[in-house]
Amino acid sequence: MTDADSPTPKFRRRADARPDEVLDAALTLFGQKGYAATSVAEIAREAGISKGAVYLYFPSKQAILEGLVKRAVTPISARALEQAALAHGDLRTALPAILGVIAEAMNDPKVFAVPRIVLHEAVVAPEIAAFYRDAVLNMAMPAVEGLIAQGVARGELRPVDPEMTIRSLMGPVVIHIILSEVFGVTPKGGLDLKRLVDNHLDILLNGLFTPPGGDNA
Amino acid sequence: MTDADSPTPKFRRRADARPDEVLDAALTLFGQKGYAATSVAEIAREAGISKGAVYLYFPSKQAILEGLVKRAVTPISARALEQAALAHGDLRTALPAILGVIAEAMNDPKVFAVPRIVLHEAVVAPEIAAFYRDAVLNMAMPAVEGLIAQGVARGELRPVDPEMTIRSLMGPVVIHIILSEVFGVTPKGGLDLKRLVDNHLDILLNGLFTPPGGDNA
Amino acid sequence: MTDADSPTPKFRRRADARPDEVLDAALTLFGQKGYAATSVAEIAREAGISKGAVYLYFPSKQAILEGLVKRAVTPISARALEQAALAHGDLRTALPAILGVIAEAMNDPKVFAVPRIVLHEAVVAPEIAAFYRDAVLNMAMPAVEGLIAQGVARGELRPVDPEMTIRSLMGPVVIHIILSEVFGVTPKGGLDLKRLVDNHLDILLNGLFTPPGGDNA
Amino acid sequence: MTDADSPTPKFRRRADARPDEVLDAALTLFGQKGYAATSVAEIAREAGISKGAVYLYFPSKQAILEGLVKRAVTPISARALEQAALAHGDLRTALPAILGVIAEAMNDPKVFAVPRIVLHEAVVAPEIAAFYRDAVLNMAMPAVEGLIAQGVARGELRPVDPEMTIRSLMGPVVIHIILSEVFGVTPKGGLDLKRLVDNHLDILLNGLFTPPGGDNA
DNA sequence: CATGAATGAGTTTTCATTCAT
DNA sequence: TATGAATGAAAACTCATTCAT
Repeated sequence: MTDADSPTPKFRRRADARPDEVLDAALTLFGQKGYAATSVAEIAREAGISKGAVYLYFPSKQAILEGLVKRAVTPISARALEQAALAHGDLRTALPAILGVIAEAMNDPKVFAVPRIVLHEAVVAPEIAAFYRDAVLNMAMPAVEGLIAQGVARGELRPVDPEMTIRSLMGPVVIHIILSEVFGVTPKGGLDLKRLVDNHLDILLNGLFTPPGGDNA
Repeated sequence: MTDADSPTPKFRRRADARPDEVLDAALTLFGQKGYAATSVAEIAREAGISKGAVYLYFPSKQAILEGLVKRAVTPISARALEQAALAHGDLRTALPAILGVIAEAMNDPKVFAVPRIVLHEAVVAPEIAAFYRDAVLNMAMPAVEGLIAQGVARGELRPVDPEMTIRSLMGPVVIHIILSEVFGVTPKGGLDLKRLVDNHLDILLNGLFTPPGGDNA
Repeated sequence: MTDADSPTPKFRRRADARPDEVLDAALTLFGQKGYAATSVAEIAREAGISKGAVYLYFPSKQAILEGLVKRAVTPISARALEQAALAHGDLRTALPAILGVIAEAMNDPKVFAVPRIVLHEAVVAPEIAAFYRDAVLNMAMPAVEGLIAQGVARGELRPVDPEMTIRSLMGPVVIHIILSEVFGVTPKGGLDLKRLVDNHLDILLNGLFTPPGGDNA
Repeated sequence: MTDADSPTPKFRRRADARPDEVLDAALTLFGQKGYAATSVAEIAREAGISKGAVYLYFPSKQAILEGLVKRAVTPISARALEQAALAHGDLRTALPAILGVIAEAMNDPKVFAVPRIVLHEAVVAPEIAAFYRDAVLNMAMPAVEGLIAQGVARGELRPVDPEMTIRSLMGPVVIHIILSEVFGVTPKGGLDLKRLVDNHLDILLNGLFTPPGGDNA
């Protein structure tokens, strides 16, 4: 189009929003078809711009993936730190809260899409996995581990190993999502996250086995 | 490579183990670089045969992937069913045994490679995921769920939800492996599966929290 | 070629005639070596573009073949219908005219190439043959058959079978071309189409045999 | 019969018949799918022998094609020459006989298969076409042309051009078969060769047009 | 003689990236 | 800035031919 010198462009060149639109498009498509099976042309089409324009904002297809992870990751680790800082004292209410927040977040496909893509591309692009590890896992996990360690120190928790316990805490939620999203193994009644979290918390609080002596809450 | 110094025989004869050699090569490469990034030519080279020969045994690249999963899957589901049948009565010893066996199995990269690849290709080849679901998950999970349900009925376990509880049981092991294998998040001291399982079992047996009235060790 | 001596422009710009250039190249090569023996790479080279560019205009090699037939076919059936409509009344002049036009057209290798290719690919790509049949034969033949039927009705022609007579009309021209183009059986004196048509018309007008009574024109 | 001294082996090693079986298989498959689309493996399978065995009798795939043509061609040209020699004097009965024989022969798919294949492969293997030309066309056509020339000399035929007239004679039959076999253009009532030949002969004998002075039915 | 496993060149097709406009 | 035509380097797959057995 040669409409270069049009005065008062009714349609602004929203140049600044462009990269985000590209990322939105990529998120959708990578989530649907995977990174390898998504072409740059499709991303461009989905974003409503030309193929060439994509390369104005990202030097390569892989850079889009990195940008995607980067964008998704920043707020997450921030929130995780907040929550950890928030919780002092009562882990009996803090842990359920944390677990609930995480479960609900992961339940949003838009949010789950990023770790899923990272999981997907980790083998082929280890730097993506490394980045995710550094930006998310290594930020959020120590925070929760600290909470657990404090709980142990305070005597609120039994003398468990914090570094392992976080896996006992989070693992069930993660595997529940993976089973459903990746393998289509959904419980009868649907992916009922509350049901999972409630049952899991029940076990964490009261143990799995019936106490020898006998009467639970 | 294990190539003996045979005088370059242009035609080696059917080892009859050929398909398995192709699968071994594919397992290695898929595990290293992912399915999409591995070319049939590379598989052939790794297997020590020509590109064309691969197509003598597998009609397509995807068929190699399927063969891989099939080969890995058959013994696993068989063993899982055995173990479940074996365990009657004392879940206090059966569950730790099952968890230990699974953890140890997953710890072998040769074994973990297949679920990892499946996880990887699930998005792009849902029939692989479906096959794995049908051949492994839907075989093994109900068996363990049955065990849990029996334990509840017998009063050995607290009245938990078996379908959710299996996730509380297995999730920590799975995430521990994923964290390490995929993201390189390994605890100080290495991927110590015994440490994880022991801590997890401790929580399952005794709960996470200090009992209200009580004094634990 | 019409390549100007431009200083090796890596990217020539869309001539907009590109698809036609590809078809021209394909026509030449298919005619020379047949469809199966012509690679897309060769077509691209002949057209002066890259292999990939061919796929910008045609989704597959077969689509090129189809495009070729389509392009050649449209004007032909149109012209045939015109001519049929034109001729009323005097078949003694109309038939020679039609035959002459067809013979001359077929004599142009550019025109004959397409039916030849179709003949060639009919076995392996029946939809090509079907398309040609629907677009050319089923359009043109009924028109001529109608002419013949009218001639019979009007008493201008003897009571012949129009559907068979069109074969007596056209067959000699077609076989003359095939003999020459395909088998290299050319009469002494060259492929003299006028000589063929004149002799054929002579037979049609006067019969092959000497009339019983005796004296011809 | 030279098979005199075979000691009646119940299972003869029909080694001599093998090449013919290969040719039979090839004839079937080439006719069905074309030369290019038929693999040597398929020919071997159809012939009931191994791929390698094919190469015991024919040095290459193309040699099979040549063998096919050679085998089909020899008897044809022989018969044509016989018939031409047979006919002296009365062309009014000889020509219809010849036309009838040829039409009937071509109507047998087994017989038509070879010229069809030749037509098909002529572009890509001109030596096949050349061979067919030399062995069939250049043998049979001059014979018939001679007949025509004699007829003219004798005054039985009008003073036509023999070399062109053979095309007027045969063309309609050939095109009738091609239209039906290749393009699926079959007259209502089926490929009725007698109907075609009768109509064609009627035209040859009596002309197409109503005689000027005359009174036809 | 006969087999069929093995080869590897060659084919079609895709797509990340470039660059003239 | 923005476009999208053009590139060309792979990749999956086929198959005529060879040769150890």
